[in-house]
Amino acid sequence: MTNAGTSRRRSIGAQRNPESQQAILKAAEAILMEDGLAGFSIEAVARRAHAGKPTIYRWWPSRAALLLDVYHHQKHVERVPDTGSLETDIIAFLTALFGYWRDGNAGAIFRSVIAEAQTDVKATDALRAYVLDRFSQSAEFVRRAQARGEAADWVSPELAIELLAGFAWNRLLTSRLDDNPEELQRLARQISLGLKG
Amino acid sequence: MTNAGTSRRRSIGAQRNPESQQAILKAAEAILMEDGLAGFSIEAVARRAHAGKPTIYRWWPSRAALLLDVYHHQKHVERVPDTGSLETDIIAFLTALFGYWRDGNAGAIFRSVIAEAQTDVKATDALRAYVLDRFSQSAEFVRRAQARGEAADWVSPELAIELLAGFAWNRLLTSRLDDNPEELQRLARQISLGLKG
Amino acid sequence: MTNAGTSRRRSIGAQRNPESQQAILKAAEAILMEDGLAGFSIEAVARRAHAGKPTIYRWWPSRAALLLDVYHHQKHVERVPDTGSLETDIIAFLTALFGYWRDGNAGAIFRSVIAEAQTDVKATDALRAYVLDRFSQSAEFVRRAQARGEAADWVSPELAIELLAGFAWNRLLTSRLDDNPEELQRLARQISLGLKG
Amino acid sequence: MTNAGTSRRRSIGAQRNPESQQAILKAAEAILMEDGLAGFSIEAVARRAHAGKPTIYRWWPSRAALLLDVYHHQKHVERVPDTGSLETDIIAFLTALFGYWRDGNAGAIFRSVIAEAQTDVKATDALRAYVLDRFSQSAEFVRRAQARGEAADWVSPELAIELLAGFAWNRLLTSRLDDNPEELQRLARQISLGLKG
DNA sequence: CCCTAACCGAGACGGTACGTCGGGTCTTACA
DNA sequence: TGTAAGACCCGACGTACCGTCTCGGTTAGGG
Repeated sequence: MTNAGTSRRRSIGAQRNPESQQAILKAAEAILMEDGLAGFSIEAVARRAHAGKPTIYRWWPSRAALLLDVYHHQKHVERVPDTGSLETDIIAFLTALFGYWRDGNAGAIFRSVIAEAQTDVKATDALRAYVLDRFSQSAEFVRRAQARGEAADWVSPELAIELLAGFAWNRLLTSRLDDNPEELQRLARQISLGLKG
Repeated sequence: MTNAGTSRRRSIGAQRNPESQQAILKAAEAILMEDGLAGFSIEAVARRAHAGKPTIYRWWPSRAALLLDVYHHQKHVERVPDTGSLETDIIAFLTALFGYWRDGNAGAIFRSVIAEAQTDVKATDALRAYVLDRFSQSAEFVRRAQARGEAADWVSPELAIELLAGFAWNRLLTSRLDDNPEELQRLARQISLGLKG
Repeated sequence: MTNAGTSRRRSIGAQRNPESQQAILKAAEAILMEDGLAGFSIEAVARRAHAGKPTIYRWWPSRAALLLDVYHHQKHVERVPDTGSLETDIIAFLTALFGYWRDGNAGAIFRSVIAEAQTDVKATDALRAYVLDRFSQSAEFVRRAQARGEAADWVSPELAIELLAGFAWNRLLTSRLDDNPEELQRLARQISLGLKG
Repeated sequence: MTNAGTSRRRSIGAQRNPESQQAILKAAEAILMEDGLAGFSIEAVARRAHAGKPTIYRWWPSRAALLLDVYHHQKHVERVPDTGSLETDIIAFLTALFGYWRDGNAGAIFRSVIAEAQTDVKATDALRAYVLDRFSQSAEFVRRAQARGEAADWVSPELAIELLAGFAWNRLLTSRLDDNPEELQRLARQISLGLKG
């Protein structure tokens, strides 16, 4: 970034200019933070990044693609807690996820990605692939609980995670991310012990 | 609907014309079914309903409002199963919900409502209010289980429903509504007995 | 023009707004004067007229159509001189035409129309129709000369005018409109007496 | 042209590659023939010629320059008839010019040059210089008529040619090049004998 | 005989304009 | 006052070219 802001970005030959790529992603993220999905247009991103629209379309075929790329460029939270106990792992998992979504831009961006996925089929596919991958990663802590003998053998770790994630998605999508430790605790207890407690 | 399609709808004086209202809702629903949220625009609805755009804006302040109204005009599924057993109630609840979303237009419409709620704050509020109401209604069958002594006193019926609903939302929003009875059964067992089984 | 410049132009119902039409034509003319054909774009006209592009496309199907309309809205010169003598009529005709093109915007606009007609077939057709009409009008003074017995019966008035107009076009299109009275006089003499004089 | 079409053209060192030059001119001409001025863009020429855009810009500073070069590379018609009689010389001159423009690509290309000259000042200058030169060359046959005593001494040969050329331009620019021998004959008679015939 | 300079094709860059679609507002003509 | 209709301004869409720039490779000619 030798001349950032001072001079125009130029072509660096018949190859992608990483400076432009970064500028576009940063601009897209900033717009998403400030104005939300409503203000997110290729036009606006190009304007803010001082990039030409064709430059964006050259590398991202659609709004959804750019959105997903922005999301993937976010710092990711650690989603595999390891507190030694299933119940506290569950609490840690949800607390971390809620915090990640609440504190930074990740929540707003992820909401946008989900919304876009309801319109754009390619975004749906990409989102599905992404979440399935995430689920199987996060399921690790449930598997560990099973290995410890803390969880029953017949439970599906992925299904358990999906339950937690679904709960979190619902809170995210209805703007109810406020942290309520008691509630999370109760939820963790319900899940680990079951309704029949 | 005396002359639907044959002659132009006109004003019926200083009051809302229910024919127009119906025509607009039907057109909106049809567009949502056929083209999804992507093709859903006030312009398109007006065109299809042979209505003027101001007529729509007069009665529905925004795209989100119309969308929600369309969703509310759908036939609703019975969400309070009563099979006599908690576990089968859970299965019945999810099976009914999945079927409702999968078989008719309700799923596509609800996806659109959720997507819209990520852009439009009023839609978010409306959606939140709607789901909280639904949750407390559906929680009835968990309360009944508690009354029967089948569920522990300390569980929160609303939280339990939220878990199930969140799971269902996730499946809906990632286009994974295919019914898998075994999976649902396992899920019901996990929830009722808990991971510690 | 009750509120020109002070407030936005609005729709006046389901009909063409003449204020918009005038604003667009004025803007188009101004751009043509200031920047020539090179700066003449629908985008620029819309910007300057504070009009939407669709408003322009609604009423003028193409750049060429707008250009021709601008030309037609120019004040027209009297092209049928009547000095009583063929030779001085010819001089008057050319002098008036040169002056018309040289002094106002008409020349620049007409050059643009001709240029556009080399690209756009509809503009070619419109231009041809226009010039044929003009030629037959202007031919009147030659016909009068024939009536007076000053011109031979076998001459074609239209062909004579075409000769004069072609000469003028050539001068216009190569930026040689500077008035040279002697030259025009000689030309008039050549045409009226013939090369064999 | 040892390997035209089979292998890529490369640099031949620090000097202009005549193969590239030829390929560009041929491509430009072909585009002008097939799509007219509307399809004529540097981009299209480069694509068709398998040339880099900078190669074109290196040698032709503007679209107009390339256009003029294409025109100059056309075979030129003989414009100095010598039938022994002024009247038939005029007919021969116009017949040859019309045929030249009508039969090959020269007409379309010259129309493009004229159009371009209405936008680009350098093209205007080049065109003016070109036509003045042409006029003085073509004026030769009128001078010969004067020498034979067939034309009056006071007539200006250049002005006479300009009259004929202007007539031809007008026909070219309004797509009216269809040959009409009778009309040309009448025109020749009018010019040689004068309107007062 | 190597080095430098200029050329070559290729294609990315920041931009402008294209012609279209939809947004939300406004007015008319009619009931 | 409500309705169908449709014009208004605005702004975004995705595409085509603009003229510039850099790249990697090539070849000729001077040192």
